[in-house]
Amino acid sequence: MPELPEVETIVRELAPRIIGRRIVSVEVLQPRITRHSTEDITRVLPGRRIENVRRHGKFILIDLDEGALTIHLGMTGQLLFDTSPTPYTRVMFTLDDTLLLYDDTRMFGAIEFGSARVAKLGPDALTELAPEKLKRKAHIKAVLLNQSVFSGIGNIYADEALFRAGIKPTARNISRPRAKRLIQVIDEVLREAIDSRGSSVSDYVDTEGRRGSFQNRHRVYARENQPCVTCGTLIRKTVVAGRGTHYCPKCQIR
DNA sequence: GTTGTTACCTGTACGC
DNA sequence: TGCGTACAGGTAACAA
Repeated sequence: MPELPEVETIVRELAPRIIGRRIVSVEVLQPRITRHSTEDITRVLPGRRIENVRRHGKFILIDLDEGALTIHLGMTGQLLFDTSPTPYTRVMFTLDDTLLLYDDTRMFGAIEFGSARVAKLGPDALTELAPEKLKRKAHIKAVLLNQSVFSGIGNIYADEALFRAGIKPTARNISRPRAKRLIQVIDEVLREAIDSRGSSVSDYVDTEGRRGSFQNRHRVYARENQPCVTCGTLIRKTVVAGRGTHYCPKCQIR
């Protein structure tokens, strides 16, 4: 599932291959993917030149000579160059001399003209974050997943960061020192994951079809009933904020 | 405004 | 082998 490190990896690969290119045509095979778009992308995109590619949270922003295109990969979205369409190919972009496919089995992803949804997001999780924003009544895990607090953290990195910070996922109203520590480890985890080209726990691959390797360095995520790397206590799995949540009952306290 | 729950969606794993 | 069911989790919409 693409979170900030996976999206960052994809953006770094996209940039040299699409910046400066012109969009020749767009074919939407699954209209659901463009459900958020106020414009028909098959009509407004052809002829436009790609000027930049960037990321905010889990969103990919493609700046055009006029307007912008926003792509969210959802759970299973993939951007792939010059491959044959599959039954899960939802949108096909023909650039000058390149074919870029958007594949998405579960169709949680979305492609839209403009950046309206990005404007509603909190600051990117790799920027300097304010500890006081974490002081809320909700479970800290839910706060981390709330993209309007700050954007880019999903289920994997929320669990990994809370473990490294020694904070139980169900903690509420965390103190300022603990919030500062949490922000520090979020930065650390995200940067390590980017260095490993992200985590491939389900079907995440980059634009060349390669898998990331950070899943080999997960300390709690998907490690239920395995010994904690720090204390040996068995990692537990529960549900917090409606999501599978992994934690060490000894290392992570309120 | 904040918090919590549910729906969307389909491949995979599992039990029978 | 084949079937039914639970589960995975991104955001949006809704209820409290």
